[in-house]
Amino acid sequence: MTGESITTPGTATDEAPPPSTADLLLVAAASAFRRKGYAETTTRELGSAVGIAGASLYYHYKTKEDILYGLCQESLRRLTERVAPLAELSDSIDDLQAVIEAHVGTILRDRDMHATMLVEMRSLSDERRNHVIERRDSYETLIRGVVARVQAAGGLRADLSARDLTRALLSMLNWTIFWYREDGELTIEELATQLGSLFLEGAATR
Amino acid sequence: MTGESITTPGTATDEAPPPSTADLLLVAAASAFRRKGYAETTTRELGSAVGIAGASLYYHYKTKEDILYGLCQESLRRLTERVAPLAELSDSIDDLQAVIEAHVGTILRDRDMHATMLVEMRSLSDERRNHVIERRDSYETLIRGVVARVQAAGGLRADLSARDLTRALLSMLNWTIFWYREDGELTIEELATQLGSLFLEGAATR
DNA sequence: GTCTATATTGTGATAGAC
DNA sequence: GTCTATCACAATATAGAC
Repeated sequence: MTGESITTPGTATDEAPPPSTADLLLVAAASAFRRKGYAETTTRELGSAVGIAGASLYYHYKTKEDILYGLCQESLRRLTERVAPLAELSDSIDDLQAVIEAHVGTILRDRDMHATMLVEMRSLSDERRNHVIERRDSYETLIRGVVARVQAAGGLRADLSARDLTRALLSMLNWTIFWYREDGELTIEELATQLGSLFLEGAATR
Repeated sequence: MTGESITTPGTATDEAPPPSTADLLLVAAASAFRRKGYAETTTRELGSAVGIAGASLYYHYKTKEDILYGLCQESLRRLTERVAPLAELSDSIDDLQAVIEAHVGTILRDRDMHATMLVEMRSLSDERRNHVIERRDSYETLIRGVVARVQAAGGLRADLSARDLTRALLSMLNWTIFWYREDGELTIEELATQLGSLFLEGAATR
């Protein structure tokens, strides 16, 4: 897995290397797994999506499950990589808003991959699933740290625990993977701002 | 499908009829579909869960997909049945809070079934999936009606559309199917109250 | 690095006895 | 209503040629 190259190529710079077939397979798999589910997607479909035979996939990956596992790992690597710098030591409402926007932006910009991690995780072997769950829990702990510090600083209400606040927050943010459309009326940034504002200020008039 | 008998039997009254095998199969299927997914669950597992052979299931249902479809239909029937009476004509914050509690209570009390509807819907045939999506959209329209009326009455902020408010609300509520545990520290009622309060009043200190 | 051919296993569903 | 036996097919994965 060559790091960043899984992403859809942006505005190509001069020496952007062409994505490897292995990476193209990851992209195709994320798309198919999110739309149809892991078990419903055949290796032949995955191959066909990148222009090779189904069996040729086994030159790049040992098993179909390896692809799912790779996607889960990469999803959590990116989430942590992008959110952790913002989460460390942050303790203000504005810091939390930034974390919210980074989380939403990350999961929606590579929505196929992150949705696959969040919902197809269950198709992994026990050992691998436990490992992914551990990493996901670590990520949530990161967010809970921010929430707890803002709360300790008096910025968040104290009648709910940091754990409960964090769960409610991530619930609201994560379900967007099921309905957000790039071609809809909201950009990812607008949506993230909305959700942050709603979580912090609430929906009722003041 | 004999209506209420899908539910786990509560404190049995005197003349409670024993659940039919067909209904037991629905319960077992909801549980398995939520834990492992529709495609990953075999007809042999479903039979075994109720003490019959896999093939015997075909006496009660024509296809495996019929069971999934039945669950989706029943999920939406119950949601609508329980929420609609509260939603009609309601226009106050308290009405909305009641709707929130009814929605959360319904999906979490029969979590297997509602989770199956929400996430396994995609495994239905195009025609059936479209029908389920239609009913789900109707249900969301019901909720959006409440939101819009409370908003028009001045109870909800007007800088976001009723549609956006409703989506954010249902996002926060629905993701609970992934993490709520009966044996956890929150009862369903406590959680519903928390989420309602958070959505309406927000997480920030006032 | 990709192909075709195929081994192997598992699955949904049917037939017919009881 | 449930069983056993089985059909028909689809799927993952491997072998070996190119």
